[in-house]
Amino acid sequence: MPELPEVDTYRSYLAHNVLHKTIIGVEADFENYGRIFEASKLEFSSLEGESFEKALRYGKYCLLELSGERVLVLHFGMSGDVKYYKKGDPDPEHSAMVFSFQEGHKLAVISVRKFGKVILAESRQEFIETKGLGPDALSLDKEGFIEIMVAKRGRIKSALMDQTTISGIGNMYSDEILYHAGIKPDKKVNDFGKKDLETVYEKMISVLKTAIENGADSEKMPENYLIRRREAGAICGICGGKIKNIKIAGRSAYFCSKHQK
DNA sequence: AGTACCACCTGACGGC
DNA sequence: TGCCGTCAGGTGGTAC
Repeated sequence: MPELPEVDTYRSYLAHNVLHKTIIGVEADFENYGRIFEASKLEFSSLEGESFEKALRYGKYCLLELSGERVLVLHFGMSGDVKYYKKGDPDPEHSAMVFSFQEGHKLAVISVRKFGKVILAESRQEFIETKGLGPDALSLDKEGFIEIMVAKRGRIKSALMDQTTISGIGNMYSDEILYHAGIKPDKKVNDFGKKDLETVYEKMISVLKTAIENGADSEKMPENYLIRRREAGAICGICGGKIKNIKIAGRSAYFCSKHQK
């Protein structure tokens, strides 16, 4: 379920499969999935004859740049997926949108819980500005990160998850980052020193990169990652302490009660 | 500017 | 086997 690393695996899947292929059909199931579309049936149909030329990622969004000026933007909500398959094979379950390519394959945009979005934007920049997204977590340098965070109040976990502050981090990876940084998720950002922020930044980058390298597959992540044992009462893989679960801003936060302070 | 809560949906899982 | 409550890694809106 897609935070930045998962979306990056979708991006690379799309880059590998659907670029430079002429779109000859666009079917959007407005009857069942109307709420996820931010464009009309007619506007989607206007993609016929174009092709996807570039697959990019910004935060938790996947951007497919078209041969014309526009960009098709996918957001996966909590249950989205994409699948490339042979023409003639059945459409995957929960397909909200299906693109047909001239060369004989199809691309399905899948949405089980109907939480995602399919957006047709004028440009990458227009999209980012319209959504008010903060800088992508992986494009930030240390100075930029610190500058943004010193302006924040509230709790570190919430700050990391705020997409208008930094784009790409969700519930699970915010926990993972703070777990490696040794900082409790409910600690207030304004109590942080520069050193703490540097640590959070370094762990943010290393956790996200490690996750991408492992295809965002929790089973393949290093043994000492929280994701391998994300349940209350589990034993911490770093210090042997006990993993606890609390609610922060309505979200379920997991942390080690011993080494996170 | 934060936070707390509700809403949107479906599926998986545990308890009975 | 089935029914029921609860929970899930997403965002967006409200009211305080």
